[in-house]
Amino acid sequence: MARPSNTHERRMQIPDGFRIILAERGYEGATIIDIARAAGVSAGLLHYHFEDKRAIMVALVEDLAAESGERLQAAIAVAGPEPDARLDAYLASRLRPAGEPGAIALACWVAVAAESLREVPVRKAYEGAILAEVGRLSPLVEAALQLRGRDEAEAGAIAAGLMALVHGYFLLGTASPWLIPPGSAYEQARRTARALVAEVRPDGGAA
Amino acid sequence: MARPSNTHERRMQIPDGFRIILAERGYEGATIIDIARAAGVSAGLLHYHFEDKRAIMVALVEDLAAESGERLQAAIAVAGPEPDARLDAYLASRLRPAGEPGAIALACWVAVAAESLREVPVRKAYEGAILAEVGRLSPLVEAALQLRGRDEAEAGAIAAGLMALVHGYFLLGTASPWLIPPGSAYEQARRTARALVAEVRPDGGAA
Amino acid sequence: MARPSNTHERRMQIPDGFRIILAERGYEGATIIDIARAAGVSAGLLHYHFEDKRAIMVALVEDLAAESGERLQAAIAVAGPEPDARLDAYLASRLRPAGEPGAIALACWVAVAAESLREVPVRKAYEGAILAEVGRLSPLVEAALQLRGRDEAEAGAIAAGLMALVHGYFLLGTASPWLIPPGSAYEQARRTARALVAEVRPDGGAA
Amino acid sequence: MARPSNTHERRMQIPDGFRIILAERGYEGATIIDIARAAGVSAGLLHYHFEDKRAIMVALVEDLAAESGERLQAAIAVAGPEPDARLDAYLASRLRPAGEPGAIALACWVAVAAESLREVPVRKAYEGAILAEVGRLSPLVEAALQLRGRDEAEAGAIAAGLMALVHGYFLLGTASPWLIPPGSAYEQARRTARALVAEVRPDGGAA
DNA sequence: TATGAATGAGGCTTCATTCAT
DNA sequence: CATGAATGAAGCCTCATTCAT
Repeated sequence: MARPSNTHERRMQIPDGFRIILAERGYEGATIIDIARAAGVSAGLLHYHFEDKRAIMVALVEDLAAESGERLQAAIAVAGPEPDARLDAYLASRLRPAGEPGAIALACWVAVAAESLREVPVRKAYEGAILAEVGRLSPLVEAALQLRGRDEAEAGAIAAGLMALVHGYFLLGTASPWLIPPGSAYEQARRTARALVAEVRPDGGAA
Repeated sequence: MARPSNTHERRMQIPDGFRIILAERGYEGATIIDIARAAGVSAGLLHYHFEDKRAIMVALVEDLAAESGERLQAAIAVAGPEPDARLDAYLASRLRPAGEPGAIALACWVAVAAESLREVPVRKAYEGAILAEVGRLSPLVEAALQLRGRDEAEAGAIAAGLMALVHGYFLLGTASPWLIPPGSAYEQARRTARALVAEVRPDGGAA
Repeated sequence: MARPSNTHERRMQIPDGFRIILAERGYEGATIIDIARAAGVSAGLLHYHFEDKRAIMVALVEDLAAESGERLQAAIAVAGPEPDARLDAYLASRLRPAGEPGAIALACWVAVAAESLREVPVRKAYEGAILAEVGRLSPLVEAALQLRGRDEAEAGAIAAGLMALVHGYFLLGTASPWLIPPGSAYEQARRTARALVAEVRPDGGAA
Repeated sequence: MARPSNTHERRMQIPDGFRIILAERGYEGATIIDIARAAGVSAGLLHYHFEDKRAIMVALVEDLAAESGERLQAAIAVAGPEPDARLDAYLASRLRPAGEPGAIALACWVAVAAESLREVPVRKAYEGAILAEVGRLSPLVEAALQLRGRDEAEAGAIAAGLMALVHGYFLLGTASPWLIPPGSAYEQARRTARALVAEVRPDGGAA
């Protein structure tokens, strides 16, 4: 007689509504009522499924991170075994967002970063996402370095640098779209990645 | 007759208080009372000197941008005429913040970026700051390209890329300090800049 | 499932509380907390049911107008078909307020009038109420004129004049009760109405 | 060496500024800063010359009353000795306001009436003004009654009624200008006054 | 007399969260 | 599971009033 539980669907549905509001109004600007409406549920139900607003944020970060991972897997699979092509695939999966949803996810990351300054649980989730990303990116960088016979010790720093570049493009691209023409971010990031994995001499030349 | 106006000092003092609170609590987390206390004035006086909270934010962005410019000027003056040294000076002035104040300014930039997604006046101020920064950085990049006999047409994209890198480091460094060890951001950014201004062949090698 | 909506009752209850406070403290003097307390609800709930304080004022004007109409209908029904008796009934229903509630409504009308000078939505509501009142009064005046074989063209101006008289008594009676002894307003208004519907010659005599 | 006192001028100047603001924004809507600006002085000076905001209101009521009296004196002087003409002069001096200033004074009276519900000192001043007005109007009514050989005992009630009519026209005319076409108030009031001073029989006819 | 910076109380409103149904 | 009415704690902002100069 009990109605079948749909808790699982709700836990997907609510962060999905949240991300739309978060992208356009920021964390504080996103009211529970707004989120609930975007998710197609009532305000009360939000608190039935989530402890509080912050918990929705955390769930969203996890969703975003998972999506990121999946998108990367897919891109890499398509890219084939070439290390450089795989690196390109990473950058493309980040900097060539697939239309509206991509742009929303991007704005969400910025909001998440800002909120992570204030809320420990959000920071934890954000750090987890970044850690996972570094974990996925580092092997790609290592392979590219290996290809050129370079020491792989630098892979971590290079991976972190590439992520910084990517997130920086998120920031600037979102706040000042005119500064970063569409497509330009990807092209420039690709060139940067190539330059970094090529052996670079202190004088600015390359081997 | 009448108390001598100190309006000008207040307009400096209040954003100065604001930045401390903003850095540690974010825009929404920074209450008027907090800001006033940090600035050493009453809440009412904030609204005597500034239209509203947002206006303080805008004033802060302008202050931060002005400081950035000054710090860069100083760094460049010390660096001398060498193009590469000047580029290094730029990166150092951004990524080697001078202790506490530097870290605060950095967190402020992140908060500003996030807020600029929501508030048009903040976005305008932020865009102004970025534009000014690009204007300062581009000539440095051009000189470095010129030194190597390369086409200067790419200077804009490279400058934007470097700024993205810098702001990305702000973001990640603030949210996940452990990912970016102190000093590492600067070193890696320096290497990246060198790689970008060196002529890079599409195959990832260098001339 | 879900608590049964009592929104409708609240929309009655809140203006009912408001009128008490409005009468004794005026619009600005009536704080949201006061109003809420008088209505027996919380301050937050006021804004759940009404956009803002002004909206409560508007709702109150509508309530007052509706009551006025009903009281007039009742009075006329009792008065019977005689035109003069019906006119008297109108004046009595306005100028012989039924005790406390009547006095409160009267003070509210004064506050409404004053506020309508400043707030457009309040003015609209007030104008609507006045228009309705003129609509109800004019036919009574017409009938009285007809009875005496006079041109009904003047009915509008006479009705407006009677309303001005009534509202003027509201004003003076509220502000200076000693000037208008209880009952005196009605008696005098009745005489005035009689004089106006009787044919009056320019020299001040009557046909 | 002491600068000559201009206290007296200031005490005129400030209520004069106040009336403009009061007419367009109401009592609470009129801020000290607004009033000061309209009067061409500073906020501090306002409190040097007046105890508080209420005191300015009281002074304004007195000014308005004095003006009313003067305007009436002038109108009566012009009207000549005829009782009916003098009554007309009263009504004209009230209901045919001389352009902008007249309209402002009128709106002020409404604001004063509303405020007198809340503030005792304002009520006292308002009552004083009304008392003075009745004192000026009653003799005119008495003379008109005398002219017709009627008992003068009713003069008080008739005068009060005429004042109610006048103030009611203020109210309705200010709030709903379309209800009371320009000039119509005066014409109708004049007819009403004539009808009231003519002997009126209970049955609605006239002697 | 005169200024206008400064204060601080208090108002309106928003909003996360709870809870009766 | 679900709703949405209800609460109450803040938050931003306004403004009369004071006071140093």
